[in-house]
Amino acid sequence: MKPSLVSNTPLRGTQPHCQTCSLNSLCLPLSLSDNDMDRLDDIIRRGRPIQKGQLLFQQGEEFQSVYAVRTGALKTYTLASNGEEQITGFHLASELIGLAGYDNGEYPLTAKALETTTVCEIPLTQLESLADDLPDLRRQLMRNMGTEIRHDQSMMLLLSKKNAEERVASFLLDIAQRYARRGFSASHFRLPMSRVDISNYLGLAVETISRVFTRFQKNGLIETQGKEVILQDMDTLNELAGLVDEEACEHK
Amino acid sequence: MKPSLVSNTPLRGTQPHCQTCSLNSLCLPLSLSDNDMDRLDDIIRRGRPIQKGQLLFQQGEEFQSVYAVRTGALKTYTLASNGEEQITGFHLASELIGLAGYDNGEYPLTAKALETTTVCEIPLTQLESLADDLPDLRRQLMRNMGTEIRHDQSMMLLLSKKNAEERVASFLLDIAQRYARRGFSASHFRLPMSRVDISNYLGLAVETISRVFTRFQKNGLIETQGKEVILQDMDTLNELAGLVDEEACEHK
DNA sequence: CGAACCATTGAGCGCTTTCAAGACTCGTGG
DNA sequence: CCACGAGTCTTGAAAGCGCTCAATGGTTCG
Repeated sequence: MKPSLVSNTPLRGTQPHCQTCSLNSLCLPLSLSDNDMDRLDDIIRRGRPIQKGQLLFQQGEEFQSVYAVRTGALKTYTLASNGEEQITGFHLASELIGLAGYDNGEYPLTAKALETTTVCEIPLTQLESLADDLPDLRRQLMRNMGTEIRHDQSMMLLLSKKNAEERVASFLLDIAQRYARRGFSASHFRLPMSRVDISNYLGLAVETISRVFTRFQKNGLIETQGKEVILQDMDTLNELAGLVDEEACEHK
Repeated sequence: MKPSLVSNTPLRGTQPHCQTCSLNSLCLPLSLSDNDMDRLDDIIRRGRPIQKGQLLFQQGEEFQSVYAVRTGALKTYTLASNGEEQITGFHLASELIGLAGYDNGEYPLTAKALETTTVCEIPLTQLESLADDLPDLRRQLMRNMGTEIRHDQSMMLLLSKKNAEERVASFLLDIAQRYARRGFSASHFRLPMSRVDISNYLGLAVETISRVFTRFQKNGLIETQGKEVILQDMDTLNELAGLVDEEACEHK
């Protein structure tokens, strides 16, 4: 690796900025003035990349920062008292994590990198004082928390009412939609997480994930090659994911 | 009904106030000055009681107000595309509901009274402008949302990892704890919701709830009489709820 | 007092899990 | 370069937990 410019971001020659970040319309899509945007930009810390398997923060640690994923992907999970982990979400580029720490001042979950990942760290104290000045920023943070709540509640519905095929279909479509919003293909993508992670997230056994994947392939719904996935029959997947009742699905 | 004092709250002779409300330390436990408290008190609307089965707000409606339960209890639930409902939470006195509407400006769920219930309505626009002035209030709202997220994530763990007995034990202890925080007995209380609601919330069939309740009674863990419940063996219930692994529970 | 709803109990079944074994991937070191 | 091994993924067979179906008793409320 050849020496490059002196920089706070070891692996990049130029310091990235919110103003030029291609994700800024997704990350904190505010209608901030240039001046306000500068102030937000100033408090953001951009550290070195996190390697696969490393932790961004850990359940029980003091809630000090909110993070935005710049590149890569993470999973967040809670630990049961017996040590078992329950994955509560996967986080792709532009998504904010850590806001749940507002509850009682400590992170209620652990965040682990699924691959090499870079994040923007937003220290809480500075975010707070900035939010004191900028009502739009404040509202945006609450909107983000609202989104998180809605996600978790739709997961509750999934875990309590959907069968294995419906869960997997919902999962694939959710990921597809999130990639699409970032300008990537909605039908052809690479899953950053393992089958084990998927099974944990969806409340199923790994073997069940495998079986549903192969069943979907036999029925022409998807095509898979390891972590690569192609969605071929969106309509049927949507029907499955939507938890459609049997009658409506009956072929006669 | 005899005529009483002219008042904004038709069914009460005297207008309640945050300052004198016994729940104020739970509802929005801020360290607000008397003056600030007055301002909050001024924007709160206290309407007539909601009867059992009536809706406080409905999924898809415009997000206009946050509500604090004064007396009674409600359930909130989301509707799947096939019309099935998934209960996402029960809400007892002093608890705030509706904050999830911050996501996209409409309530992501419906709130229905489980019994005759009175609420304090806090109109959003006025709450917002007040929050602009009072950082403490703002932080408290975010803390409430953080609590909601943590609750939903622990439900995800319950729904995805716990068996029927563990779910019911967790549920009973959660309710007990919430009553205890309000000064009521933690071991002897009345469940405001039906078995069907419990089963829906816990992702089980009604029959399973019944069976677990009777099994718990036979084992001396609880005593039930309709909706009345007495928790008799907190230790064992806690063990169950904690998702303790089998070895630790094995009697030899 | 009847109707609607709620709660309980039993029997059998089905979806998913568990257990087990083999195929594949990938990083590492000989 | 290839072999090795650990981890991941897939597939099969069997078992179990909770669901469905069904019937009865209990409760509430007009």
